[in-house]
Amino acid sequence: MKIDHDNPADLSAQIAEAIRDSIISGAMIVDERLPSESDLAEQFDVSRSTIREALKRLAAQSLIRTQRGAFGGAFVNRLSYDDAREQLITTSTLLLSMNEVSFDTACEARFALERACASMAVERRLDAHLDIMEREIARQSDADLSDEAFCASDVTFHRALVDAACNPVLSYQLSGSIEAMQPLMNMITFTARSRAQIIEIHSELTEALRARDTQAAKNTLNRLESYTKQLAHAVMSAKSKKRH
Amino acid sequence: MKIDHDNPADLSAQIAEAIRDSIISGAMIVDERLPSESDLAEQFDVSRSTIREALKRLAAQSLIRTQRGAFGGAFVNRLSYDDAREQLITTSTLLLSMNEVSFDTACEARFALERACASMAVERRLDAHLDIMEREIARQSDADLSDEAFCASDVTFHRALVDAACNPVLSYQLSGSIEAMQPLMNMITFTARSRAQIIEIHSELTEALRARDTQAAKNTLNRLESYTKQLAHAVMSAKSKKRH
DNA sequence: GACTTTTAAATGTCTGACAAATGAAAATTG
DNA sequence: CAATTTTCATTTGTCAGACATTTAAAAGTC
Repeated sequence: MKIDHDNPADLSAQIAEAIRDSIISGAMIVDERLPSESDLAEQFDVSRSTIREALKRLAAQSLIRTQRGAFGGAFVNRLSYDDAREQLITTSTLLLSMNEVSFDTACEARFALERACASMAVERRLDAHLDIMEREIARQSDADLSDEAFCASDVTFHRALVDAACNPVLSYQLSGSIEAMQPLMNMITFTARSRAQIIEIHSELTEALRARDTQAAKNTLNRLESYTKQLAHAVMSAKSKKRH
Repeated sequence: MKIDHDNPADLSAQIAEAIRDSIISGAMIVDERLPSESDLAEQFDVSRSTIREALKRLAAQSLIRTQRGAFGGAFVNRLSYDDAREQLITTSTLLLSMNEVSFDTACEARFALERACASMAVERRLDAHLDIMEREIARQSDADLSDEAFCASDVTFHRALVDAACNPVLSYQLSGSIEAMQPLMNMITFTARSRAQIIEIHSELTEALRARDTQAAKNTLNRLESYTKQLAHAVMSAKSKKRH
């Protein structure tokens, strides 16, 4: 394990990459302990601060976890679905907010993926999934609910739909995509009228899943996609009118 | 900007989170310069090393970039599609390798997503996409191609299919999913016979896209999914036989 | 044997220093 | 005056050494 001191790139970045490669390649396995910071400093022939910066980079990606005390140290971390989802959400949210992605593009991607889940969910959904969806529909029907809480409930509803496909990899990918869109959805102020419409579509979707009717589920999702886009367009044109 | 020195969590983690929140919330915009490390140290009332560890955490997530020299410093980074994809691939690859996800589960998720792209790709594909797909089919037909190169070409082929949907958000999500599966695909040693079969399916898929035939495209993807699973099962049972 | 104390090892934090890069400003030169 | 070179202040990158804190094993005690 040697590092190029003449490389213009940061030493800590090079070291982080070297360790990351060992982990990804499988040379280091889950829960294996890395050498202590002092040992690593000696091995790579750099100072302890540099090693620490490298380790912090890896920790930020949930590749390692650290523990203080004797017999503590840095350990290769098992990346959980929740950690992975968390990172996916951060990345996707930033990507959407920083790259002038149009609402329609994001919306289209989201519903394309969600429709892919729908046909699997129709076959595999359990009663537990339907229960969650109905619970959220009930919550959404509360007129006192704030817009933020309405959106949060919407996320929970759709996450249940995705989970109903009973494929954890799909759940991980999709829930990231759905949650990343929440900031965009929050721009839309939901009127009483639009809430009623969305709740109706949610109910229809739940019933399609209950009846295991693939086509109905897809049609309903199409309707929701159009309606969501329509709402967004209304908000945008109202905003641009205000500006004039 | 104050930090709780009594919090058991690392100071650098707390500080990184505080800065990350400013970026995600939009309080700091793209290309905006953060205060210098010394200034941040003073603001948060910690040492410069602690600040540096926090900044390295953010750099590892491509949230900031740093530049040396006068008028250098740390700047909020615009997260590009490529950076985002890179992170998604790392995360997904680790998730699959560390969590005993079955080949079938990963495969199922991948093709579910890819089918979602197919119907959009049928409508929007350009000739350029078909050209790439045909080029890769030609490459795959070369008998001298190594298994690794065959897999790499396979990834390029499917990425072209995904890109044909002409939705960058979808491309970002899907190419991550597809590339993350490559280590699993590499386990399969492709015989001449299975290569011929896959190439045939690829050709069929390209033709379906050319003819803008949605149903044919979906059916072909289903066939590829079954065949991929079948190959993987053959490899696994061969391996377990060897062990006995 | 059960409990307490000690101790060694490791990470977390701080301080102070110097190297290297870099762009602006000042000085120099034609 | 214009172009070039030099100087210089600022900022990140790296290092060395110190001390605080945490932790679990080991030793000691009853």
